[in-house]
Amino acid sequence: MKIASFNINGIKARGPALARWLDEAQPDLAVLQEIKSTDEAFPRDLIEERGYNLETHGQKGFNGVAILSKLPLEDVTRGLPGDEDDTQARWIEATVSGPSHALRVCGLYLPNGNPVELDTAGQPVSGGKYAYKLGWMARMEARLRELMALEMPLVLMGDYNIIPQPEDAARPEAWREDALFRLQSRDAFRRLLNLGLTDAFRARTPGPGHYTFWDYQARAFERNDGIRIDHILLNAYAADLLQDCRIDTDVRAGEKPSDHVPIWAELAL
DNA sequence: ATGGTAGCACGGCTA
Repeated sequence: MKIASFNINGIKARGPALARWLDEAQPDLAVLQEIKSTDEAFPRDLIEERGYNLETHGQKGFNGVAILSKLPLEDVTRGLPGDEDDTQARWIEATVSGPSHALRVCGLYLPNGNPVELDTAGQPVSGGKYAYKLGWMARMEARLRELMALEMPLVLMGDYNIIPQPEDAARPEAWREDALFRLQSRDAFRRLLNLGLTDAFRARTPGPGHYTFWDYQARAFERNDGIRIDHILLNAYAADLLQDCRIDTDVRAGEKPSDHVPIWAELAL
């Protein structure tokens, strides 16, 4: 079963590029981020006419996530638990039942967190974007602890807005104080991994130069000035089924591309 | 230090 994650940066602008990728890559299941659309305005036909079931969790103008799957999507939930006042659409879950295993899937769009605002003691300013990012990650950790108790294959994939290691950026020094790379962010990401998750891409491909995002500006893609921030994380049940994991870098060279490219994994289920 | 690009939606925020 081929599963994938793709930050499309706006479904209204990305229809042709998304259709091209679906037809070429033929994922069995995919999570999308930054659909930047309400559920009502989402062009469902584009997905459904290709044989996918579709569940969206949208929001007007910003954010928004979705899951599409050839298999039925069961037990769908929307929103990250832990804050009733959080109106940002960044989390969706569903279960698919493969021939030999069921798989719980979380699609996520983790907050960017910039600009980083710190008080005189160096703590994130309450109400600021960086505090929101760290608070969201703490809520994700709490939800992950619940999901780990299910004792079934689990995948959490999406745009994490986290550069895990220096080798995951072409110019790590340029990101040192950025919300995507500063130590507090990477510590929070490592706390997720330390609950027992495997970074599917790094399980198969070591070394620098592998990125999932390149800025639209300054010919960043042509210079391979990128960062690896879209991740597929697996619990041990799912990691034991991992057969392959790759980044579809070529998608960035297509017509009217997203600033992210898809990442996918093949699982034996 | 600034400006460079893109999406949504049509002004300004987000990235």
